[in-house]
Amino acid sequence: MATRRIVQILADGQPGESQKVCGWVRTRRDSKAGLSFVELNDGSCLSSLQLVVPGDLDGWDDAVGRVTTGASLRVSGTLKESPGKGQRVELGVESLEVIGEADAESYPLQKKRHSFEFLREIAHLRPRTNTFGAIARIRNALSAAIHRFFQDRGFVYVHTPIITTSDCEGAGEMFQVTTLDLKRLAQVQTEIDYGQDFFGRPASLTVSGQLEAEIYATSVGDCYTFGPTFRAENSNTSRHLSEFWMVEPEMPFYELPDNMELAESFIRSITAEVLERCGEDMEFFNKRIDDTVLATLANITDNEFIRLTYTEAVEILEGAGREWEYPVQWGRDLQSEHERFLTEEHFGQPVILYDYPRTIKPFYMRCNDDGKTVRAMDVLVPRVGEIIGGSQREDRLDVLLERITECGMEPEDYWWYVDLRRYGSVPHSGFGLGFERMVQLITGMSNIRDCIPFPRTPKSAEF
RNA sequence: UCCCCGAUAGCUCAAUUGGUAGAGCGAGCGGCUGUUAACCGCUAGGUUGUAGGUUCAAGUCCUACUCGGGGAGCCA
Repeated sequence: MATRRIVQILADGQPGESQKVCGWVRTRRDSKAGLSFVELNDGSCLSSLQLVVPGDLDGWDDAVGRVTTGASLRVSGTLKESPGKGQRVELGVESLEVIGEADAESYPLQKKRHSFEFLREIAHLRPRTNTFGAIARIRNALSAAIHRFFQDRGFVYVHTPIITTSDCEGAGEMFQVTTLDLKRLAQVQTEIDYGQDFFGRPASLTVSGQLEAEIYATSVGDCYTFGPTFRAENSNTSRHLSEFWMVEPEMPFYELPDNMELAESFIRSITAEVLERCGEDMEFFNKRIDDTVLATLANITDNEFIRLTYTEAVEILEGAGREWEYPVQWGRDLQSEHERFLTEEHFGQPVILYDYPRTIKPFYMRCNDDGKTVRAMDVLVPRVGEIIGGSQREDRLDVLLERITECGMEPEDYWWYVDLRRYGSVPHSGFGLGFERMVQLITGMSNIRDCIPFPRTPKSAEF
């Protein structure tokens, strides 16, 4: 008899059917009258299967003490309609094997609520909890939805490099990659000769696949990357990770309005798909984690995003009639408090801001004719803040060269990037979505460290 | 990196002006029950984050460090 996943049994198992299942014990409740109830979970869904073990089952007297929270079991029996409340069917156990024991004294997961801080310290066991099992399934469904969204539209999935030698991609501190013996070099105290290093020059982990994605956008057409990204910033917040996953589409012949259109339908579409595919898990998040999360997501799928320019946003903020901790002034970057006010209070829904001052944005964004702004856009959502950052790219050779110099960088370091403007240049655009921030938005989890299986943050890289 | 707060039993937290360390949950044992956040009783469990200092006496006061939380900056 083949083993079945619990999600299938709970969905369509019929009384009278013989079933074999494997999984991990969540709880056991004994009835000395001759029964034991065991909640068995196999991770296929949030719900557990209730096992009903008759007290006279062969070998049960010996096994019962080992059927503790966390132990793994293989059982077979007959499905029955459940006379109790809380489940449609239950499994009347006819044979039971304890595969792996879990010592009740030392097993860290107890039959009670744990804090997320504690569970983070046992990241190897936390996916066995309701919350982290659900997050794992949401991440999976969200990944699939992202690929489906782009694949349905003919986008090509491009694998951009993890290791890069562009030492300034414009997005912050980078992790150095080296095979040099730093311990020995420190002892001899010599000047470091990168010619001796693995790549013959300094190398780092990527902070963005955008520049390489532009190469493929201007050859195979609409494309996207979806991979790990690394930032060595000393950021200690609930919205930052040192290693995270980023989705970066890049489209030729797209101007900024096309880019905003795609970003909006992207967010709304993947949100709707996860809501549809992960109903039970989403009910759980709404009940146990954040009772506004389903309403927030419905607001996203049902309404068009607000669009306004940076300049209009500044006017709204100046006229808001409140004291800002940081003053609002055209030409300065908007602060967290400003962005939150716009998306959470003033509009109460996602907002796309565009046309930012060129002085606060990177070199590759296309300059507007006013000479003061660039075609940048940020998508802001309630609670999480900036979830997407993107722009139309500067496609004019002379302007790009000017901007590289203006930003204090060397055009020669970007010779291949500049070449894209020298040969067959086209207007093009793209954006980046922080995958874990999207998971945060969907689940209502307040800390991004709980939205990725093994979080890497400053001073923290266990597991 | 900056500001504020915290670290006490396996977990979540108490402990008056400095005076011998407590509860709930979990665990073990027993009782009861088609149970489902099960219920009732008993028992065990602690170098109070680390290193110094003040004091007759420190969980409590002081200093530094480590880690965690909230906020900020940087960003996705």
